[in-house]
Amino acid sequence: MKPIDILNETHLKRTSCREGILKVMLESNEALSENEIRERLEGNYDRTTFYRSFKTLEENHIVHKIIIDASLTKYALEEQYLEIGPLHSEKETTSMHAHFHCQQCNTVKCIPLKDCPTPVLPEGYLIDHFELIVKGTCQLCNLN
Amino acid sequence: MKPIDILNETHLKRTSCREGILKVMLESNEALSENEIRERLEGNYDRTTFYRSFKTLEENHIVHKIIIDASLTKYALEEQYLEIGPLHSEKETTSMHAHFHCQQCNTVKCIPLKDCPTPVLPEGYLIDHFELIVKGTCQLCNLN
DNA sequence: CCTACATTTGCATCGTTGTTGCATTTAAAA
DNA sequence: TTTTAAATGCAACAACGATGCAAATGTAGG
Repeated sequence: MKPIDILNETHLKRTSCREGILKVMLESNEALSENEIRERLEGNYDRTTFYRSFKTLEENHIVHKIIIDASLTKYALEEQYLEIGPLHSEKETTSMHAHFHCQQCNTVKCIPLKDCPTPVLPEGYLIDHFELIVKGTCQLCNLN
Repeated sequence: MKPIDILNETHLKRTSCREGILKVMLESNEALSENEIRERLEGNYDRTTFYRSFKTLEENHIVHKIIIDASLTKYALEEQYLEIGPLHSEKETTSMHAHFHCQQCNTVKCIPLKDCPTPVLPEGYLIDHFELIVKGTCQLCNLN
């Protein structure tokens, strides 16, 4: 899937900022921070434009924000827009994924979970959804 | 357990700011934001002092920070220092707890989890620990 | 293809959160 | 009580993110 297709599909205007962000994200197989995206982007955009673009993409369920801690926020494409990457090649239809944060190389990846039981909470709590953040060492860092 | 006891036990100086923060947190059965704590606090402290106090309490494993999203950070006492609250009365020795965020009243609570399986990740990932954030409606809001 | 209109962008400005350096004050050990 | 290491308050700074407004741009309709 290409940036333009995604924007058309969601009835968003195809502006160069949005296209650029999506292009960078489609080429990456991990979640990226605002700065990581900006570095790989061709054009130069105002911070405001950048934030507004993310907001729009988020509201239209194209990307989602992953907050690891106060100083580490990353963005990832929604699963349906991912095309490549070894982790997603099996085309499973998992509704649930974890956010894996490698404490060594500081990368964040969405990891599809095969069987993830809904946590059991005490009586009276109504669960809308849950988020799972896993911290540790990624495959690449484990090899070294 | 009293604020002073906690500070003595961890060999921290008993300053009025630390004592105040711990007093407020011991009296609450939910996680509190910086502002919520400041409002309930008697003295008036500089923001810097406040942040440094939290940092010290965190480093000494007395409280932990819970980041729900970019504009909602709360602090909770470590389980061992909690004394009251219906949710903790059973004195289970759970190593794992979820952070429940009520989307209606915006409160955050630590919920002990009875059986929480470690998520299964693809080959090569080494898990240090994981965090579970559950969003939904709390007991109190469900009654209304 | 051109026009009109709604949307998006860039800029200036503001607010919040959190950090750092430094001089002063305070807690606690001697 | 004295000493000293730690904590505090203040000023300044940096990063993140939001808002209002004028200018630029994308797109639908003719």
